[in-house]
Amino acid sequence: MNSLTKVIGDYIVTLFGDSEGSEVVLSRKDLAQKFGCVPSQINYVLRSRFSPEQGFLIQSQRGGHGFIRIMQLRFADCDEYAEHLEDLVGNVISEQDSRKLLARLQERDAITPRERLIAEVALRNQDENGRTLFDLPPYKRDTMRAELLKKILVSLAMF
Amino acid sequence: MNSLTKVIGDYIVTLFGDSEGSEVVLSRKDLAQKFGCVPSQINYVLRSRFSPEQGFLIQSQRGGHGFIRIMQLRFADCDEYAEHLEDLVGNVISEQDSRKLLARLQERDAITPRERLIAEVALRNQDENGRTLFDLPPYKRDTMRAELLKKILVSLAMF
DNA sequence: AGGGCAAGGTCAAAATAAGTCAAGAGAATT
DNA sequence: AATTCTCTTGACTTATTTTGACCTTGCCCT
Repeated sequence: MNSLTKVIGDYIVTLFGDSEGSEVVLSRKDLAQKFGCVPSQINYVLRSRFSPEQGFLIQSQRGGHGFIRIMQLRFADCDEYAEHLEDLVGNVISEQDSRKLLARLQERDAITPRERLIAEVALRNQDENGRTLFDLPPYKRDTMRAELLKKILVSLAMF
Repeated sequence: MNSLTKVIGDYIVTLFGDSEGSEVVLSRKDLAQKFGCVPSQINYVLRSRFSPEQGFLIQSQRGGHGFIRIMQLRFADCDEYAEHLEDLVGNVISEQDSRKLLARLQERDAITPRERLIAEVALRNQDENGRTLFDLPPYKRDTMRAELLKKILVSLAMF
């Protein structure tokens, strides 16, 4: 038994295939009509299947000529690599190791210097907040660091 | 289907491209005529797409020889650009606005889609932690979002 | 100088479309 | 059998665009 959510999700994925580009624009109202559901179900589909963490970016506009644009930044068949990255990071990672990992990825041209910079800024920011704002113990910070780093790397999931 | 507002906005952007300069002069009435809309729609286009926030300044004159002049702002160096970005973000920013800002920067090729993706993942991660782990009130999350976003954008501006 | 006409400006209502949230229903896991 | 996760639904909210009626400004002409 396929849930409607899965059906709609699959349908959207086929749209990517058809349109050669890595971007799809759709109307929430029309899609809902097409599948005979309430419009807000579309939001659920997007939330559960097309999140940034899953390598998609969504832009939308309300009002007249409203739209929902979904950009695909990674291909579905990189799960293996993504898993590898998750293993690489693990559940806990020190600040030093995270830096080393990012440096290595950059050297291999898996990420650009700018991308590495954003990642480092985000990690450092989280770390600082954890220390000064919430007074977290080092271990907690190491797990949170691992989570953020994994999310970032997996979302990119490059070859 | 594009909204008229977008069509007119895009048209004005092409005018900048054609005329090499960083300034464009036009007549509200003629433009409205060209696109078959009421003149006040032009004001809406200007307000929504060519605001100072978005890097444009507008001068206009009424009366017999009325005109509208749109000037594109330029930044002298990256410090100035960084400052502009900090102003754009402000001390507090909603999730929606942060996403819109990132989308706009990407559209203008100030950042790549992948860079935008990392930024969104980092912001969402912080938000989720704030909500579920630390139970922060919305306002606090809005300020923390602004801080992280500023750090990211400024770091890129310097690059 | 004063009046007329030719711009452009403002504001708000109507039309349109998307987002949020929470409650309830259904599936899957333990 | 209970719990937990996922999905469905709908009432309410927010945002954007379009349109038009009315206001302001400034040149030009008598």
